[in-house]
Amino acid sequence: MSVEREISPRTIERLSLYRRLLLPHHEGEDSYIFSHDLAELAGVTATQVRRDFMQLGCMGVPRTGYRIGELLSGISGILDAPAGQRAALVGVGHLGAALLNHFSGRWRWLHIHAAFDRDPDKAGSVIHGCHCFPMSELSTLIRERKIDLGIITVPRDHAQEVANQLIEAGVQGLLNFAPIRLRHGDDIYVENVDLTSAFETVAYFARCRRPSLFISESHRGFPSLDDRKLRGDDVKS
Amino acid sequence: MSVEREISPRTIERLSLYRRLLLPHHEGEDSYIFSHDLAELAGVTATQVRRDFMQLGCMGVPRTGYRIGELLSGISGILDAPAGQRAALVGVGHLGAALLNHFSGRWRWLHIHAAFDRDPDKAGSVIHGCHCFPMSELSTLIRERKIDLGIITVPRDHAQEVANQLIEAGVQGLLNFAPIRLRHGDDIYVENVDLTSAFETVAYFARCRRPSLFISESHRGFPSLDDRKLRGDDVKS
DNA sequence: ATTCATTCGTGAAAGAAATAACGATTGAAA
DNA sequence: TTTCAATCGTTATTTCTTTCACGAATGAAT
Ligand SMILES: NC(=O)c1ccc[n+]([C@@H]2O[C@H](COP(=O)([O-])OP(=O)(O)OC[C@H]3O[C@@H](n4cnc5c(N)ncnc54)[C@H](O)[C@@H]3O)[C@@H](O)[C@H]2O)c1
Ligand SMILES: NC(=O)c1ccc[n+]([C@@H]2O[C@H](COP(=O)([O-])OP(=O)(O)OC[C@H]3O[C@@H](n4cnc5c(N)ncnc54)[C@H](O)[C@@H]3O)[C@@H](O)[C@H]2O)c1
Repeated sequence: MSVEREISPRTIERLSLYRRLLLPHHEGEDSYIFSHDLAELAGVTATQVRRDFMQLGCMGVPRTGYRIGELLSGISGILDAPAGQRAALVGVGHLGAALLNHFSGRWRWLHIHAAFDRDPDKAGSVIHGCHCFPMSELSTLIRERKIDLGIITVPRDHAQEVANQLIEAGVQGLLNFAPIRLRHGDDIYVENVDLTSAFETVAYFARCRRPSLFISESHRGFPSLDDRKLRGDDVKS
Repeated sequence: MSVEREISPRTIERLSLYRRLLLPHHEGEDSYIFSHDLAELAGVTATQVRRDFMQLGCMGVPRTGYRIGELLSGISGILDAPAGQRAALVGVGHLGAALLNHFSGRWRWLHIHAAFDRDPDKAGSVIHGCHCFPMSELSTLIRERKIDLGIITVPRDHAQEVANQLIEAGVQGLLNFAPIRLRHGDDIYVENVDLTSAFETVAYFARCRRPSLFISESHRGFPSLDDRKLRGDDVKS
């Protein structure tokens, strides 16, 4: 069981977004939402919302919409590992500490379980509720506590070395904030969060903004709200 | 002049990455690099590197490669505004402070010029070399100092309101870290950095990792290094 | 009951992006 | 000088993603 068909990364990102947007609307068993209303919140088209939910096997009802509770459990069925998942963060600097503050202990099913830093002042302390350990304990702890994700927030020149240690210890996925691309085998999934690219990309497109040349808000798949009709996308004319 | 043809966001992101990776290799006027060597550093195919450079008008020479200095100025010609660009960061909390530390004053042509926070303890202080101002001065300062980018690192429920203020004051691009999608007109470019989606995406694909099912490292366009032949992508057989 | 505007599901079409393929070049080795 | 394998530029192809289009379903209004 677990995962039946391959779901595209873009869809997975949107499901994560949909869940966040839906949660505040989930009031009781009988709350419903229309595809175009969620589409507006998410900055995508209603068609895309419907198509994404098709993959979940969630069916809506014309003139009623989708039952929010059903959507939420459908999404959780895809995104959340039944047994939960644990991450280790390496590099408790400015960015690492911000991430610890935000993510550690936020959800039951996915959380940052331990942090590591080579700085002896940090190792041993508790940062935002998360224990920070010395690097020497990384391998043992990751194995013992069945941590399967790594978050890399060390400086550029240490990122590959840290990635190697994490992979060696058995993690299957990496979230990399260092401004390089890591070398790794096929069996590891790496998601790069490239804040420098993001910053430079905004700068470029903001500059090139003579109206009607660049349409899309973001290539991640969230077109501008104003590009679409405000309600519904396929109304008969 | 400035921008001749529309360059896709994916390509812009890669150009930003290429530049970062090339800088340490730029030693003197006669340093060259082969498309497949840069491809390996960037985690993309050599074909893609060549195609990206085609758009810059940078030509390589068979058996010699691309002149690195030429690539760097070609990329800067695209990415950097001749007059420079200034950003304002709003929300000097955990994440905002980390970004200030990292970006403020890092480059000549693109930097965080001012920060804003509604907390009176923060407004007035200097954080990582960047002045923090009260919200009341946002509009004036953005206009006076010709700031054209906004970085949003306030809590979810304040993000839209802050975006409105920034747009009202005249910024053309937003880098949004809040976990929602902002409403805005066509003339504003918004790049969403969705760390929650990134985290949940890694978790999902790490879990689904029974080898040979999921191939690509990242849908952002950086396939696994091991998917490709180690040297060259189109060697004659 | 009948009508009807809305909303859904989904096959087909379009669009975007990445990869493969291959002739053309070119520096170096014989 | 000739040969040759490496590398380039570019077109064609493939793959992936989004949008269009429209029949079917359905709740509400009459
Ligand atoms: N802070 C940002 O906004 C930002 C933006 C873009 C990219 N990044 C990248 O994120 C990473 C972290 O940035 P930061 O600002 O938090 O840096 P930082 O210097 O504040 O923190 C780095 C931390 O890593 C620890 N460390 C260094 N080498 C280590 C090793 N080998 N093993 C374990 N721990 C080690 C240090 O002790 C420190 O605590 C860097 O790669 C940076 O390029 C950060
Ligand atoms: N820290 C992370 O790792 C992380 C991860 C994912 C998403 N985010 C998002 O990034 C944003 C910031 O996160 P954080 O952890 O830095 O939060 P934080 O609470 O540490 O900082 C928020 C800052 O914004 C200021 N602020 C609040 N309302 C404001 C307003 N109306 N105008 C101006 N300033 C205001 C506060 O004074 C505070 O300094 C949030 O939207 C959060 O959801 C953060």
